[in-house]
Parts: sequence; structure tokens; C-alpha cells
Amino acid sequence: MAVDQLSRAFVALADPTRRDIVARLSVRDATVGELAESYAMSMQAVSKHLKVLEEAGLVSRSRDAQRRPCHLEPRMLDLMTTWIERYRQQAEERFRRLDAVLATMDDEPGDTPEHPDHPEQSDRPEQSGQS
Amino acid sequence: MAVDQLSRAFVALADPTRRDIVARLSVRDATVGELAESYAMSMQAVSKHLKVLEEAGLVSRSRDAQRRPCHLEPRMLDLMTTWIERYRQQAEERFRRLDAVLATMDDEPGDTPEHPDHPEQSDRPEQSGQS
DNA sequence: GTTGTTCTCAACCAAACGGTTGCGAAAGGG
DNA sequence: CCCTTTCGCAACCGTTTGGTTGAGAACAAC
Repeated sequence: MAVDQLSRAFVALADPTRRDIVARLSVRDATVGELAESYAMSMQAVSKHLKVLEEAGLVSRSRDAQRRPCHLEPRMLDLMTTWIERYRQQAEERFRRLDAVLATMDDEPGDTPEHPDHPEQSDRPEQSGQS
Repeated sequence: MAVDQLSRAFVALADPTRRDIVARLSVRDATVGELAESYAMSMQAVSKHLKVLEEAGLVSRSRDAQRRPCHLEPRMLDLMTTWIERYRQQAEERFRRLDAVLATMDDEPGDTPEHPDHPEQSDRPEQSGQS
């Protein structure tokens, strides 16, 4: 499976039930049993979902007797938006430059400049086969 | 599997190879073959990954003879950040109020007010069991 | 101590995922 | 008209996911 934290976070939010749990926890903390009442599945299944969210760093848990109240952790959500926004903004920047090139072609019908952008991001698995 | 667009998008970005493809496409458009050179897997596998990204609405493709150049679609990335930010901000808002309550408890050691917040989000699968 | 509540762990199962190989379609170039 | 390039589809296979049930740990209350 995916080992890095970001993959775990995206995997976690890929499930509708888990996204709904996040939505509920954003309103108030809740125990496993409270959350399980909301869904048509066993408490064990909800417990599994919470484990996925916890290992992704999206949820933390404290103790209160037998209860395990769950809290939403905004930090990981922040990391996800940071990742997404980086590439979204880069893509939109590219669109803006494309528009500029198209506007230029109207004036001077020459060759497109082909700016030498290098793929200098991190996060690359490169040639490493990740099964 | 998950049917809604948001689930598809999160599933798509849950894979490191697909996130890397997104990173590369944010720099420049690319064909399947070009992308496949970067990874230790067959072109068919990369083609599958691109299909996942395309069906998630994260990537679109045009035609150029036999080539199928891939373009990154910022729109779906925008939808993802919108979803995440909604709940991140709500969670942080809750933290801010908790801090306020703690500060109040220093002054007047009474009972915690328990503000009547209702879980009024959408996106709920509710009791519908989604396998 | 016994009972009840809350929750996790373990085993199981069908379905989906992520890779492979083989084949063929679509299009351009000799 | 072939031949090559580019790419998708289908079948297959091992692993993972998302649910189930059953057993039991941890703790409170009686």
C-alpha cells in the first residue's frame, strides 16, 4: 500500500463514509459509537474507518474511561490543500501564458518560444517501482 | 467503487504515481509514451493511471494523429481544495472557540455553555450502505 | 465479583486495485 | 500497400479494501 503520509490522507478521504466522518468531526468531537449510529454498518467497520483516518494523521483520539473520543486534525487537511494548490496554481499559470502566446500570435505570426521549464518538483517516485 | 466525482478525485490522487503524473502535467502537457518513460512500468499501466485521472475529471485529452496529449484540469483540483478547506476552517473555528471557553473558565468557573450546533452539512451518505 | 458498555483485534470473504502480457485499432511515412 | 508508432482493450494474477462475525480487553457501576 501507499506508505507516505500524503497518500494515506488521500486514500482516507477517498471513501464517502470517511469524508462524512470528517464532516461530522468538524462540527464536534464524537465517540466511535456515536458515529456508528449514523451509518448502516457495524461499529467494528466504523472503528476500521477511524483507524484509517487516524493513521493518515487526519484524526486523533483521547481517552475517557472506555470511550475513545475522536478529534479532527486540521494540520493534515492543510498539507493536502498545500499540495493541491501548488499544482493547480502552476496549471493555471500555464493557461495564462498560453493565452499570452495566443494573443502574441495574432500580432506577429512567428514560432512559439518554448520556454525551458524543467520538471523540478520533489514527490517523484522516479524509476522506483512502487507496487 | 465510489461513484461520485469527489471520491474519484481523491482515489486518483491517492496513488503516488498518479500524483507524480499530475505534477508533471502541471509543468507541460505530455503524451502517454512520454509519461511512461519516467516510470518503471509498462505503457499500459500508465494508460490505466491516466484513465483513472481522466474519469476523475483531473485530466483531459486531445488528439494529435496517434498521440493523445494529456492536459491537467485545474477545475477539479479547485473542487477538492474547496471541500477540504470547508472542514479545515470549521475545525479551526472550533479550536478558536474552545480557546475562548478555556479563557472564560479561568475567569468564571461555571459550566461549559454547550453551543447547540447542528450537523447541517450535505455530502452525507446517511443510512445508505455504500459497499 | 458480576454485569454491562465501549471498543479493538482476528479471521474470513467478495470486490476492487495495480501491475502484467497479448492483441489489435488508428494513424502517418516509406 | 506495408510497416512502424502510439495507444487502448481484455484477460489474468497477487494484494488490498471494506464489509462481516465472533471473541475478548478495558473500564464503570452495581
